[in-house]
Amino acid sequence: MQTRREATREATIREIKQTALARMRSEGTVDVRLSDVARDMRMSAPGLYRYFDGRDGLLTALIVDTLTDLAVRVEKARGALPVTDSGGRFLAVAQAYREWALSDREGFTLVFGPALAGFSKGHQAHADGVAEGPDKAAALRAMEGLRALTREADEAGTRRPLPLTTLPPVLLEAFADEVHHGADPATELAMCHAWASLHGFVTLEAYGNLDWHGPDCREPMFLGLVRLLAGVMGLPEPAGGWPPGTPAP
Amino acid sequence: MQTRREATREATIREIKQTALARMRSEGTVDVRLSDVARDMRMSAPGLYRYFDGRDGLLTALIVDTLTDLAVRVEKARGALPVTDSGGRFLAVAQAYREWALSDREGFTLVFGPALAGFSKGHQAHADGVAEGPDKAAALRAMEGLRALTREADEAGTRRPLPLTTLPPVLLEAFADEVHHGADPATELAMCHAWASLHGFVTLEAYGNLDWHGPDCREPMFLGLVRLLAGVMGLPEPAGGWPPGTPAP
DNA sequence: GTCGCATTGTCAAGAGGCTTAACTGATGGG
DNA sequence: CCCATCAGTTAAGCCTCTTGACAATGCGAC
Repeated sequence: MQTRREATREATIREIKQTALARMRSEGTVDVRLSDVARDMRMSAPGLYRYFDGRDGLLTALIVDTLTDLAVRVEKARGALPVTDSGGRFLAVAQAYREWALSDREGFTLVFGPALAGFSKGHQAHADGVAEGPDKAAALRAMEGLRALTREADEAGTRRPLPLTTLPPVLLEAFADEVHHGADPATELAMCHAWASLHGFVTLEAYGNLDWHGPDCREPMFLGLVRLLAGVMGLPEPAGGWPPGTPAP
Repeated sequence: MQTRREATREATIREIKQTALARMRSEGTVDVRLSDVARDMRMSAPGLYRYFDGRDGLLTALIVDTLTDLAVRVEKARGALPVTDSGGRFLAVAQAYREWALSDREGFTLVFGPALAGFSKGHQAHADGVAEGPDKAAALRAMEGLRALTREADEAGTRRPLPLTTLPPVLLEAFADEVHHGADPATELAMCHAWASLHGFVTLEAYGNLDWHGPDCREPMFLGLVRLLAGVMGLPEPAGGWPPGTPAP
């Protein structure tokens, strides 16, 4: 049983985070001022220090939240389809990732943008779930999702084995270490390519770099990429077929 | 003929930019303090205002420089090979982009990172060559490079026509407008995919998200992606063949 | 019912950054 | 040789984040 104090405290923490996110959204930047957040809550800035370890602490908490949200979305998307439908699962995961990025640009920027620039001065986002910077954590999670996907597909026998391509020795060696449970080198390479491609597309789209085509184009373009990548990874067509309007490779 | 004053002024401007870049490199962050740059030059901070419009002005100048560098590199890479070698040109452009990103992470972050977060408060990097934010300019430039590539390849008759894939009407419409000089819709789509994939790979690599494989892996992995994409775009094998160690798709 | 104490919040103040204003010294062109 | 222009400095203002001292609140125990 949680005491009344703890309850109100948690509510306040939620309110602070919500307020910060709202400000980011309205100002279109992640660079939010602690004093502004405080004023929005009719509070003084030092008061926030009762709840977060300063500005960096607040931002870190937001990053962790966003990352958790991503993990939940991807997990849910993958779990919603049967293991045998590996093509469908890949599509679902890709869509979940894209929708996460588009659903709030600020969260996406928080995770991928500032980790790069160092979001203020100290930048120690080494909190729960954030290993060596938030982007790294997100990256690991995403890649792990792909690994699980192909592994399960292989176990279920629903993946066409990749044609034996000639890999240079350095890759054969690197992909043979203990990290890669059972995936053959060609698959590992294909996953990296798929992952990079999806990430690149979503990044460009999230920051408006695909805007010259109408807004209705981006979804079919994305689907076309997913379909292309599914082929590269040896995944079968989704059980429900590709969504209407998916370009064929 | 430029007067002596102008010469020393330009030298100072160069020195300021160099100093700022050096600090970024040594501190591993783009968030550099104006006062530190000044101190490194044995100068007081306000003195810098004779040369740049404050901190944002300095950062903007650095972004423009970096962007120019990118353009030059890509241009040079493409121009170094004959028009007929469209596969080789694609490889060269892709490698130039990657090398640019890896050659200084700070510049890359400057262009792609802060545009996202708003690099301080005002963030008006709308200077020469920076259209609606540096990332947009970089994006346009990169995409334009791909367009030129396929256009020239088509004119030279060195590109295998893309298999007629079924595109949804919305894409057919969107890719038919005046922006796309002569590229068929399937090609346009393939270029977007290629561009997104390259950008994604380079981004992941530049920020260390491909580090779990040894450092010697990343080049062949990249080459494999380029080769894959060349196939998707209907480009022929480079005249000199793929570099040794390039995985076949 | 009331006391004690943890919690929450405010105010005041310091530190450190950017930026402007006023001022001084140097320099190079005429 | 002169003086207008430029380069650079100091002083000061402003705005943040952050800390510390202090007040008020209210929960829970006695």
